[in-house]
Amino acid sequence: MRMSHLIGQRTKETPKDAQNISHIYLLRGGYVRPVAAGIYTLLPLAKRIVKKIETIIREEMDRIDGQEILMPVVLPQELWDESGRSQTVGAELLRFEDRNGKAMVLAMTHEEAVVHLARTEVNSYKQLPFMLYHVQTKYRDEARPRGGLIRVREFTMKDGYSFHADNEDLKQYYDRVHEAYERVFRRVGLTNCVSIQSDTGMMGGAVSHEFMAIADCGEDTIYMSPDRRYKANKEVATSALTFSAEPPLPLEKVRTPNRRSIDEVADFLGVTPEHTGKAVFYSDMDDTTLIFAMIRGDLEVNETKLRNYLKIPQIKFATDALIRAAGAEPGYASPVGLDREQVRIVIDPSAARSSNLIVGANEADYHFKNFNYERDMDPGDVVDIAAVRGGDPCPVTGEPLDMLRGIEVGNIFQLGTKYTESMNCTFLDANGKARPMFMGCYGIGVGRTMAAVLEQRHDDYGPVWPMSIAPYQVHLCALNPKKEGVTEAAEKIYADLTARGVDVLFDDRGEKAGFMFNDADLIGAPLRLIISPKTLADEKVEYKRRDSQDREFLDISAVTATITQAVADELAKYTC
RNA sequence: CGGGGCGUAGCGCAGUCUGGUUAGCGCGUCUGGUUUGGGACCAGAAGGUCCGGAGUUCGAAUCUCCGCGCCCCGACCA
Repeated sequence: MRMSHLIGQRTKETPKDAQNISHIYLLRGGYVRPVAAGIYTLLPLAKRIVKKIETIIREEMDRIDGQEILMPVVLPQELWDESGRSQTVGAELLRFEDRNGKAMVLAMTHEEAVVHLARTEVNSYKQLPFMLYHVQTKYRDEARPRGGLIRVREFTMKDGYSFHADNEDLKQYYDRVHEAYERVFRRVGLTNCVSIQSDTGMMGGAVSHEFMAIADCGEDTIYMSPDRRYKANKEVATSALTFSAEPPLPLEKVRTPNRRSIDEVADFLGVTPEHTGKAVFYSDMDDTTLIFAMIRGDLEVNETKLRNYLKIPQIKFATDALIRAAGAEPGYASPVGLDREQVRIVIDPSAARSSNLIVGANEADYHFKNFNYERDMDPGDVVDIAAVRGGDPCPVTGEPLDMLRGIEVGNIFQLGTKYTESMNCTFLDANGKARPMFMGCYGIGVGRTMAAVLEQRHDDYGPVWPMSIAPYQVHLCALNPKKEGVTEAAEKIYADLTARGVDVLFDDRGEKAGFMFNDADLIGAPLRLIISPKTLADEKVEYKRRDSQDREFLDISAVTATITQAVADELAKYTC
C-alpha cells in the first residue's frame, strides 16, 4: 500500500473525547472513526488488524474441530421467547418489528439461533460431539458505551457453541477450548492475559472462565495471588479472612444518640469497625421480599454473591418504609429479634463467627454490645457474601491478594442443558431414548482484543504491534524522493518485498523526515526501512525495529532477503 | 437510568461571564516557491446551519426556555 492513498488521517493532537491509550491511538492513528456513541467504522488499518486476529482465531477453532458457519444478525423474537430470555434480558436486546409486524431482535449472542440449528440438524448420539462457530456482528444496546473499542454497542465477535451427549464430554471439550483460547491470546500478542473464575451472569450454567487482558483501563476487577494460582473476578472472589473468637460477654443495650453509620458508632464507642456488625437491607425489584444482609462492619456486601445465593436476578437497597414494616429501625437495625417470617436473613461468616460485636438494637439511638450470632439469634443462612479487598488473604495460598484491572477479551461457559431443555434440543442415545444435549459456549471480542493488545503494547509515540497482527509488517520510508535514485531504490524494494508476500506500507509522500517518522510510529509496523540519499551513496538502507532505538545499515542487495527472513522469524514467535 | 462536563471549520481551541465591526487562532487541506533525518519556512487560497428549535432584544455564538448529541463517574452489563 502506498501511504499517499491510505485512508485514515493521522492527527498530532489528542481528540478530546478519548481518555484511554487504545482509544487515543486508534483515533490519532486513523484506525477507527466514531459514527454514534459506541458505534465505529473500522478504517483500513484497523480492518487489517482485525482480519489477522480473526484468522488466528479461525485457525485455533479449526484445530479443536470447530466448524465455521454464519448465522444471521436479525432473529425472530420467538426464539428468544422459547429460551425465556425475552423476559430476562432487558433493553440491551434491541427489538423491533418487520414490515409485517413480526417481532424481531438484533442478536446480541447466538445461543438461541444455534440451538435452533442443532435441534433440526442433529438427531443421533453418533453425530455428537460437535462445535460450531462464527465470526459475526453483535448488537448490544449498552446503557453506557465507553473507552473507545473497550465497550461498544456494535462489534464483531467470534462465538462458538459445542454440543455433547453428556456433561463429562462437555467438561473435557471445555478444557480443550480453554487451551485454544490461551493459544489465541498468546498469538495475537497479548503480553499479560489470564483466565479467571467468573460469574455466569445471564448466560446461566455452572462453570465459566473469563480471559482478562490486564490493563488499568479495564472494567473488571480481578483478585490474584502473587503466584497466580488463584485468580478470580471480584464478583466471585473469596478470601480466607480469620475472625476473632472470644468468650461471649453479656448482651448489653447502650445509648448511641444520632450515631447511625458504622464509623459513627465505632468512633462513639471507642472501637474499630471490625468490632461491629453491619446491617444492609435489600429487596427484590417489586418489594415483595425483604433481605437482611449482615456482615462485619469493616467489610462490604458483594451483591453478586448475594443475588446468586438467593437466586433473585435483581436486587436493590430496600426503602425505609419496607424496613420499618418488618419491625427494624433503619440506622439501628438489628438481627436480634427480627421476625424471620418477614425478612430473609443472610449472614456472612465474618459476622457469624466474630464475637462480641456491636449491632443495632432496632430502636432509634440504641445499639447492642456483645452480639454473638450463635447465642443471640436463631441459626440461619451463613453464607459468604463478602466483597474481597486487595490485601485480603488468598483462599488457596493464604498470601495477600493483588487487585488488578482487566479487559474481558474472551469467556467460556459450560451451559449444560439450560438452553437445550427449554428449546427442546434432544438427540437419541444408543438406547433410542431422547435426551437433551449438553452445551458449552465460547466468545471472543475481536475489536476489544485489538484494543487490549494496544493497551499492552505501546510507547509514547504510538502502538508497537506484534508481527502477528500488525496492519503492515514493514514500513518503508523514502526520504527526499526527488533526489537521484531514491524513488527507484524504494520502488524496487517495495516491489520485491511485496512479491515475497510481505505486507509493506510505502511512504511515498516525500514529506519531511520527522513528519513521516511520527506517522510511522502511529502505524506501529514492527520493522522500518528508510531509504535516503545519504545511505544510498554507500549502497546501504537503514533498518530499524519499532520496539528499539537501534539502527542497522543493510547492503541494498541484501535487503529483500534479510527483511523477508526477519518477518518470518518474528512471525514464528507468535505461533504455537 | 442518576450525577458531572462539553458542543464554534476535518482536528484541537479562543470568543460566551459583561449581547454590538466582516466570528478568530493553531494543526491539517489546496496553489506556487524555498526546504528535507523526529511533526520546516514564505506567499496566497478554500473551508462555518457558532448542535437544533422557540423566545427576549434595535441587535444573539453570547441572555432565557425546550430539545438533541458526545465524553466522564455511577447503576446496569451475553
